[in-house]
Amino acid sequence: MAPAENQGSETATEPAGTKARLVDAAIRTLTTKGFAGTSAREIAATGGLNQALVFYHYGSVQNLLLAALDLVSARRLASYGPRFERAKSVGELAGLASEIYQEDLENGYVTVLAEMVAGGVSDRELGAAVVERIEPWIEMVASKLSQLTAGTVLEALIPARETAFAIVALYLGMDLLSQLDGGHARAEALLDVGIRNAPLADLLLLQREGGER
Amino acid sequence: MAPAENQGSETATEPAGTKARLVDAAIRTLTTKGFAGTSAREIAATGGLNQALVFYHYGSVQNLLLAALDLVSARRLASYGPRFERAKSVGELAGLASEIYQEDLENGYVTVLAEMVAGGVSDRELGAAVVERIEPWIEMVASKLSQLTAGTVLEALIPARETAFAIVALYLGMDLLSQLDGGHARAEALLDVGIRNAPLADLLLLQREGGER
DNA sequence: GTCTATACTTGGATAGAC
DNA sequence: GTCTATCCAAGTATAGAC
Repeated sequence: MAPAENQGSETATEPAGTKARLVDAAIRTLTTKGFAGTSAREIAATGGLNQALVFYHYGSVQNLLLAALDLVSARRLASYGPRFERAKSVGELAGLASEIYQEDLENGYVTVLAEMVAGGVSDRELGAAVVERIEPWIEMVASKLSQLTAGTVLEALIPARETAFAIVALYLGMDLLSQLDGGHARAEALLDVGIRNAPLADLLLLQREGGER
Repeated sequence: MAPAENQGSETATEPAGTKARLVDAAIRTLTTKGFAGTSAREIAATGGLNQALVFYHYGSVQNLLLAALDLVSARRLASYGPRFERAKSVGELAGLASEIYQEDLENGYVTVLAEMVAGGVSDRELGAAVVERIEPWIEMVASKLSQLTAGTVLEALIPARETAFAIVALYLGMDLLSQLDGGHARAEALLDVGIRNAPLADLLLLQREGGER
């Protein structure tokens, strides 16, 4: 039925292998044709491959799509993770968010996520799988938040878990709306507001609460 | 081809008329089966109607779906608009947002919007139509924001247009994520944080800028 | 592993009787 | 205005040759 997972070692290097070409084609199709337009036939056409290969290698279209989402997540994490971990202020984070948004736009990263969320909303089964893949991002933001606010006056004001959820929701909603109207000007304007106001937040973070040290 | 718009007067009263029953069935199908599961046949089954009626009355499924979104928007506006207009503080608005969210959950209002956004993301044509219907809500929030911040220190900090976009994006993203994982606990927790922090925002709004009056 | 061919299903949409 | 019947397109998925 399914092939033995992976014959060679697909290491970190991008190219090669039909399996890899399929995910790649899936990502490109998702960004150009949208979730509804991403059928096995369409993916195959995008990658110059045969439609039947989708089922041979992944069993179903949904599976391939999830594999595509996983790859995108991995790439994003590899590319942004370290920078994100290093960031020590809201200012840095706001700048990073803006950079990430630009990069995401160019690579179609968020587009893939947005399309999968869209697909997941209209299909319970897929939705559950998608949410599992978003969870880690919320965790990541939450831990950065509690690290930043620890011991400051903002600690009680902006609880890490809830705020992290809000930030991810905002990022996603922003991207979805941008995709709907085709333009990203509004999202960019919003990110600029964030950058302008970040120093203020950093000022608040300097206000340590009485006690400790 | 299409019937002469509307034979009787469908006033504000909910019931009756095949056309009305179709939109109603469409809304219910959207909330129970998701966008992908909302086909002409499925809608017809939900409403105990004949599938062909969808095309006779609305020309296409997409059209019916947009009519459903319009009805939901109108209902939301009628029900929340006045309360929203009256609100004079962030505290009131936060409370209202929370109430609205609850009401939306019970009536499936946001669900319809979320499903349509999901559908719109994966289909450019539909997307444009959906965005048109979201625009007024952004406007509404923006005008309330500038009314609230006028003359205060927050006026420059939180520009109305960008912030309104952010708020709508957040609300949408929050709902989409909630729908993905089936639970709404996180969204509710977030709304509570908003309510707890609103008084602080209202305090800031009391800080008037020098000059005027 | 990859191709062609094809079975099967679902959904949009229309024709034409009532 | 509503129903039955039906056409057609597109999609998933599989069988079987290469």
